Amino acid sequence: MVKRMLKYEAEAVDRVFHAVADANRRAIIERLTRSPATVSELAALLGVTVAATVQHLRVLQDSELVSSEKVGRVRTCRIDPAGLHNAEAWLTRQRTAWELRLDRLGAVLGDEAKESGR
Amino acid sequence: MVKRMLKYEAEAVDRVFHAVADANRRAIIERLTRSPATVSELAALLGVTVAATVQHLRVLQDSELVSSEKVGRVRTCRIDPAGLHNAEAWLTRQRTAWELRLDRLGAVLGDEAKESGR
DNA sequence: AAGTTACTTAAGCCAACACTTGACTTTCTG
DNA sequence: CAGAAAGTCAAGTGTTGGCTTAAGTAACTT
Repeated sequence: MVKRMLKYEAEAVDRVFHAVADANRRAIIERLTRSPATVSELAALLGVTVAATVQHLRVLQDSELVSSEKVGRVRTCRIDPAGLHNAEAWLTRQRTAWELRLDRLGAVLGDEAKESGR
Repeated sequence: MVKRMLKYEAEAVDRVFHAVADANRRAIIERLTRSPATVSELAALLGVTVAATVQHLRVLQDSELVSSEKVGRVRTCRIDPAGLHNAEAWLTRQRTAWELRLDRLGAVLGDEAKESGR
């Protein structure tokens, strides 16, 4: 049961990271963070065809990062924060574990610690 | 100049998200979070060939998520937290912006707000 | 009604990916 | 020294990804 939950989570994490690994899809997210936009507007922003944009939007919607609603003939897209949770949780979980470990093993990884800015 | 910096950052973000979008690479990260491991150990964990594992490790090293050192004939891999910064910064930046916007536009997105758990 | 706009869907193209196998190189071990 | 162990490198294979063009459909506009 826990296993099953984790599997589902893994798939969600897969989808979100994959969605966000593409520069054009990140550009869409950044644009929608400012305000909702239509499909054509997003296509113009990316400099690709509307068809390509629709495909990106499908990926973003499947990972619950974007939602959209069609009224009349124009589809308006907006951010849907739901999808971010899993990915962010995973990142944070790893980073927290790393930092704990790094604190404890400071000496072992001391080489890096010497380079101040890193 | 700012533009150039952002471009570099975009490429780094690209690499990290792509690295982390693969379930096997995430499994490597999770394993290394507990302790360093050899290439063979990681291969056994994933159930793929050593060659495939080496390829994953190259991706992880290019995105500065993992570092490794070879002593004798065995290569020991460990976590390198450097690569996480850009990706995490991007995620946090977006999420923060979304939340601000969601607070302001609560009424517009009210449908979702009504569904308590989301 | 005819044309334009906004999107949708399907098909195909080419590059990138995740693997594999097989041929090495290097480093231990008996 | 012979052989096993640990990893490296190169080539090949099947799949997926991002993009295009082309052919729709539905909703405005004139």
